[in-house]
Amino acid sequence: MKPVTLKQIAGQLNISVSTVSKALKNYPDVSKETKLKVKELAKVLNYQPNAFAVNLRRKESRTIGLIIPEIVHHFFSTIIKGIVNQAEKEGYLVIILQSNESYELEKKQINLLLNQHVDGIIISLANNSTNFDHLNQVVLSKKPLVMFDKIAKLVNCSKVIINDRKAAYTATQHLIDAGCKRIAHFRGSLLPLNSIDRFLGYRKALLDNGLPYDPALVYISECDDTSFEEGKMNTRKLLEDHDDVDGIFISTDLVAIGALTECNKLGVKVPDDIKIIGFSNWFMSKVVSPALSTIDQPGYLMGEMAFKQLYKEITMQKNKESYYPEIIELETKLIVRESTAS
Amino acid sequence: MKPVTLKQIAGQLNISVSTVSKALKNYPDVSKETKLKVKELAKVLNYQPNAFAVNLRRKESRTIGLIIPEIVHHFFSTIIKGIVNQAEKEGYLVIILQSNESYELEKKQINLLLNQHVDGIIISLANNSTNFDHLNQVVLSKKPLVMFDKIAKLVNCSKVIINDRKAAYTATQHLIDAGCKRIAHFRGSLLPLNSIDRFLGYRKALLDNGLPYDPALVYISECDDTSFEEGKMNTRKLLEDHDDVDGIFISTDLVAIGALTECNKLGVKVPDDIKIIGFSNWFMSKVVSPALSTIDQPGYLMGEMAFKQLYKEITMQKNKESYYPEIIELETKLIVRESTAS
DNA sequence: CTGAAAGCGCTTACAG
DNA sequence: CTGAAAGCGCTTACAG
Repeated sequence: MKPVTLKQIAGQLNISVSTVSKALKNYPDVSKETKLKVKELAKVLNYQPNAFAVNLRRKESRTIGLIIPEIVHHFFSTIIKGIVNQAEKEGYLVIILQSNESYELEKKQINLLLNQHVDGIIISLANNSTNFDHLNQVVLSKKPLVMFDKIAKLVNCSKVIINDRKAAYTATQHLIDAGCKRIAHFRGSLLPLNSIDRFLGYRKALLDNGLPYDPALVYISECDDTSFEEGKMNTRKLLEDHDDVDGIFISTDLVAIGALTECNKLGVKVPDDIKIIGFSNWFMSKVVSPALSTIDQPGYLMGEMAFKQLYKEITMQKNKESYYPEIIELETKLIVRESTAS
Repeated sequence: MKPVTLKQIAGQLNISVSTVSKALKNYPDVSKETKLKVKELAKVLNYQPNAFAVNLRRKESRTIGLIIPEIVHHFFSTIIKGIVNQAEKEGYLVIILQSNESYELEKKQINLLLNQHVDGIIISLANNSTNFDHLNQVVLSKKPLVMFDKIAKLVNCSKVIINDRKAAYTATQHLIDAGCKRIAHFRGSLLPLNSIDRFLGYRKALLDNGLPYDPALVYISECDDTSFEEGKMNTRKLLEDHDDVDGIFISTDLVAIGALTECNKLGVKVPDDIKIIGFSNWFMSKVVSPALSTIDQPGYLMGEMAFKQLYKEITMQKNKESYYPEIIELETKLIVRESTAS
């Protein structure tokens, strides 16, 4: 019942623990005979090295930590999948933690991971994280750190991102090309960098096309979680206050689907009366009616790349090579569906 | 830069490592003075106990393993969230692994978790797992194990489930009450217990209501992942082969939404020509059009309960109390929306 | 009240 | 080719 140890194997074979250890790891200075005996018995007893002890010796855990604002979220779950799959390929395990968009929790979780001695940390920031001491502390302690999607420019670590500004520009330009003249924007939370960048892309597209930028058409979400309900509410307000609007660029698909649903309910025709484009390409977007145009954000790939970068840094660190943070920018793609047909 | 150890604290204060250790843990046999000094210095140096060493000594890791068939899945991600949140409350960390519906992978992952010495394992089975030796091995080694949703009756461990048969009966009865006379069933994969149970509930409802059971109306999925595309394909086949069908009970919302989409495309009116009910209450179901009737399956609660049960068993085990596996059955709820309106 | 000692299970530099 | 020894960082029973 008790797990088998090297000591037991050594005892049964009447040899030393060190020899058993070396035999199992194919050290060249152990006789073939001994190796054979040891390996056979290890198999019979189903010997599994005690990870705690190995970790303590090697000072590595082959475990990484992942902090995500919200697990139940199509984009994030795709990323989790990418990270977990890629990690498994290299024999790494992933501890997952959810910050719930809370800075306090995020900070606590970083500390938790740090004293669990994970070999590295991957994180996407909570919306209200504006102090980054906890992350700088990770960088300072030379523990590899990779941020993705919701990043902080001021933290000196590798980042896997998309070009939010450019993607938002493309989305807005698409609305303009489809004939929209007065375009609103639901930007989600105020703080996160990608909300800001998407907003800037939207505004730039308007100006580049000679359309006026009207701040009254930009809706900021009050609560921290950008939700379906918010999309419905904002749409109702928008339609009341600005009945001349003919297009909306919404920075999350979920909110965009809320908007669609509200339009359907109020009898406002999408795309005839108003065109809507979302952001992220959640699975849902192609099954709603009318199907939602959006910007595809490569979640799985983002997860894969985040782990690959982290792994590279962990390995270089172990070999005492020096490395510099890298910014990895992934391509997005405009997905045209019914909601912006002209 | 190097993590601070007890030894360093002891060195600086000129006292022994044991005293430092005891002081930090408030052992009653250490003087107030010493405690104060030690704690102060520990704080200044930002001392964090080395988890490896603590684990090795205590033979516990305060970490559990979670194996899930597929991460990108609304129901499962809700469960992950429930488990992770509940675990955090008790100071436990969760290692997440995805079996990808593969028995081979699942087996490997169990072994991985076992020699990581997690304190317990929570698992939902891969569809093609029919051999349960790897799980029985966990039970035999007295490592707490909890299964949820996709379980194996033959494994002697605690389980958190819903009553699939009853829920399927309710769904089918609802179609009958809405006037359906000839009801098809998309049952998903052949093997998993919940597919079987849902099928049995469907059949029983028909028979109890004096409707004939026609095996030709039951569609089994060929591939292992029950998908949107499958819903579309099956629906096309069904409409060609059986144009008298007026209701479908589909064992997953995702497939049901595929069916809805295909009906919309083919001009078949839901709910007028044909009524559709799904299973699981994915978020998507309320935003498609027509909104999908379904059975609500309490994912978050299921995750919470799974962890709570595991935690109970871990604790009892530690205290050398004996415990017996429990079956925890959670309530489901019929959600009536437009797709079955009469 | 304090500390020396043993030990958790492993790895590895060193001696023989 | 083999093994004794030291050590990773901690905890705890025991002696003083």
